[in-house]
Amino acid sequence: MRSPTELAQVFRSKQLKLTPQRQLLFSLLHENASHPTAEALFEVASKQMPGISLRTVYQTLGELAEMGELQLIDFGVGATRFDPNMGDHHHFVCDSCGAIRDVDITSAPRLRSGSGDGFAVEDVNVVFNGLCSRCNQPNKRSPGHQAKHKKK
Amino acid sequence: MRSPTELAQVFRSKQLKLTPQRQLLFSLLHENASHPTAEALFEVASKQMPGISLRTVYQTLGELAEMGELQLIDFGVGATRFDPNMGDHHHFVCDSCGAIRDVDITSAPRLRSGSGDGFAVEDVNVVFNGLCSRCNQPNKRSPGHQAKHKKK
DNA sequence: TTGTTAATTCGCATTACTTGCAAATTAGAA
DNA sequence: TTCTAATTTGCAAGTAATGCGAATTAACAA
Ligand SMILES: [Mn+2]
Ligand SMILES: [Mn+2]
Ligand SMILES: [Zn+2]
Ligand SMILES: [Zn+2]
Repeated sequence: MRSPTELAQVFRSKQLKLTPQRQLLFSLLHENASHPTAEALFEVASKQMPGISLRTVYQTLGELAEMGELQLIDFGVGATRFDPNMGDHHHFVCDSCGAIRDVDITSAPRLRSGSGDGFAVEDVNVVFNGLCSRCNQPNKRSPGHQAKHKKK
Repeated sequence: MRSPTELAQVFRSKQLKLTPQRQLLFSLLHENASHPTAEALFEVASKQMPGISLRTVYQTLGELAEMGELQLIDFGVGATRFDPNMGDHHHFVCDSCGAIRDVDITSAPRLRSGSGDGFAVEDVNVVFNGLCSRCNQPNKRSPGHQAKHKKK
């Protein structure tokens, strides 16, 4: 995802308004490697801007995704994750604590189009499931040090 | 997934009842490569057994998955798919018509555990998105020859 | 500044999918 | 045939996300 300043340019150039809500979300997403859910972003945003609507968070995230500024990732459990890292990478998901880490494409075999089966492959998504280093310690396994679902 | 007959053995040996509903679902799932949703199975099952409950379909599918007889696959769009093919394979999803095809692991680079990053990788899921051979024909593209969502 | 207006936000209803629960039913054993 | 624990069923409820209309507001012009 581009920087908040660059995004501001883009938005202006498309007669999209630079609302405080959008600016806040730009800054919260910038360089954010936590792969947050909409809800998670909403929680954080609400602290800086009480009254911001969850609907607006969804709205803005959807717009940014449509603009190619961030990707939506569905790991099949819980809510969709949002990732401002548009580089070619995959993901590791800890099944115990829910932590998500980037897996650089260079550390994984490169999967490309042309299966030769008539498919036109346009996207490849690789998800590694397992236990993160923290949860893999047999003794002090901590299945709750990251929230997997909504608590409330 | 094992054959209906073998499953019958397993169920008996665990004091699980061999109900007509279960037997029907066993047969509908056996050798089924369509990666159906619970709803889709329910539709088909209802023809042979009017009155069968969608709840029972979900219930039985969940049991079989827990027993390791089939896998649940969530492609991030629409409902969960069920796959009796427990072999090591991945999936191709047509973004136009929703068709799902198996991708044999031998035709894709083998991804294995031991990322060296402290992760204990226990499962790898690769999803190829794109256009199937049918939808890839520029002229007669048919975005609806397979149901992607519930119609009704 | 003030006014104008199209874009945006907000809140609520609604949808899609799935699970919880309890009453009614039934497979399998005795 | 009788008994009972397992199962099925229908419905309520939950989660995640979206549709929609009324209220608000950023951006631009006067
Ligand atoms: Mn990422
Ligand atoms: Mn498959
Ligand atoms: Zn972990
Ligand atoms: Zn297709």
